[in-house]
Amino acid sequence: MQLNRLVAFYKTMGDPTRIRIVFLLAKGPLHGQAIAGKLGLTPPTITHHLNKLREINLVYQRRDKNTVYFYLNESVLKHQSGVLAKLADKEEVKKMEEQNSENQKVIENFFTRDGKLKNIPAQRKKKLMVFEHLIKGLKMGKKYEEKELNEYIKQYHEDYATIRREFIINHYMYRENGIYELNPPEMWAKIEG
Amino acid sequence: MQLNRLVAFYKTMGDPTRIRIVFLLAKGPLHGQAIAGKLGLTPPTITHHLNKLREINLVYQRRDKNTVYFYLNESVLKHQSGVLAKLADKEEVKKMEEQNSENQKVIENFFTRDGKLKNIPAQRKKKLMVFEHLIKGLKMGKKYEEKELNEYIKQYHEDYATIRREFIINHYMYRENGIYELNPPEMWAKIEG
DNA sequence: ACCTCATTTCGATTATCATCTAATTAGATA
DNA sequence: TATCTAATTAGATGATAATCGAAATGAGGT
Repeated sequence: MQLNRLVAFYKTMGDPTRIRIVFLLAKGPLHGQAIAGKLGLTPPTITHHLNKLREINLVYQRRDKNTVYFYLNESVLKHQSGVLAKLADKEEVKKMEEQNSENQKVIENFFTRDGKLKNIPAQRKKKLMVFEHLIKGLKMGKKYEEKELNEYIKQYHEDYATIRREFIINHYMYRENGIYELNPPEMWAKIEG
Repeated sequence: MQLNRLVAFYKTMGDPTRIRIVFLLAKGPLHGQAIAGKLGLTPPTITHHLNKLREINLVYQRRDKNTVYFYLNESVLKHQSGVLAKLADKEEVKKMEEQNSENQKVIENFFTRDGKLKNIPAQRKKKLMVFEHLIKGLKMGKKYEEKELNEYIKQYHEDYATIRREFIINHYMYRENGIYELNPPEMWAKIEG
């Protein structure tokens, strides 16, 4: 669970204009000037807020001729609201704690003291924990050349090709024209409790 | 649905320190210095954040000798997270829209053009809509003398005693030593769709 | 009454950010 | 190519807010 992303989500939603935009888009897509009109604000201001909303993956856009339509990404909305809601439930909190300590044990087992990966776990659950640990050093939104990504992985383990492939298979990253980028956490392979 | 409260909730949670405090309190109550210690911050900073969290009703406190223990208010957490989550669901959005327009019609029917309440609706659902409209002019967190509250209600309807009593019955407000104060919306009588 | 400890208030500092106007980009159409 | 429209960028301004050290408060215990 990435604290930064959660904070970014809440910080972004903590603005009346952006909340109103989200409410508007919940009813269906709109283009920029329509939003500006309904909210009584200027287009630059709307662009500014849509950028913020895009940063947290909450809106995406599609172009039709000259006008750009903005869409709400419902799955992100549901997922991020859910994280805090779970804290209201003692059972869920206990689960999260257990998962955290279990996680930590696995990491300690599979990494040497100076941070190298000893070997790739065979068990799926542990393997995913290891991958989630590895990608913590990658930046969201940054585009990586294949070579650059290989170098990054190599600092943990020599078999960078296998690990790089696993990143794709398990949807931690996606590739486009030989360029790699992190997916948002909602898309990652899930470690079921 | 109060936009301001929702924004205040998200704005308050959009800070790493406060999120971390909420995560800590989710595991159980803590006193101030314990929080400061765990987060590596000074007591004044913790006080500052706890004030913010109290403003949105997310924490409350209890004193034991010299030390103050802070508790998480789980129901508020669950409720506020839920509002945005509903926007991810087309069905829910439709419900909200219908409710809004229905609401507006009732208000138009029971109020004169210059804002007076014609009469108190007999039907429970409509009655609650009217009450929710009336309390919009009251400030959250403000303490009202009974006389002051009567005066406020009188600007809408002469039978202030009945309405004031209804405010209490339906948990829009509570009374303590003759002083009245608004409850948080989570406690209000619900208008079931 | 005095002393101690936890918390809160005050004031200052620094950083972030919402909004606007003016200027620029980018597509589409004529 | 010239022109229209929608969107974005740049720069400025004003407001809000996170954090800290120092001082003040307040409740117990000696």
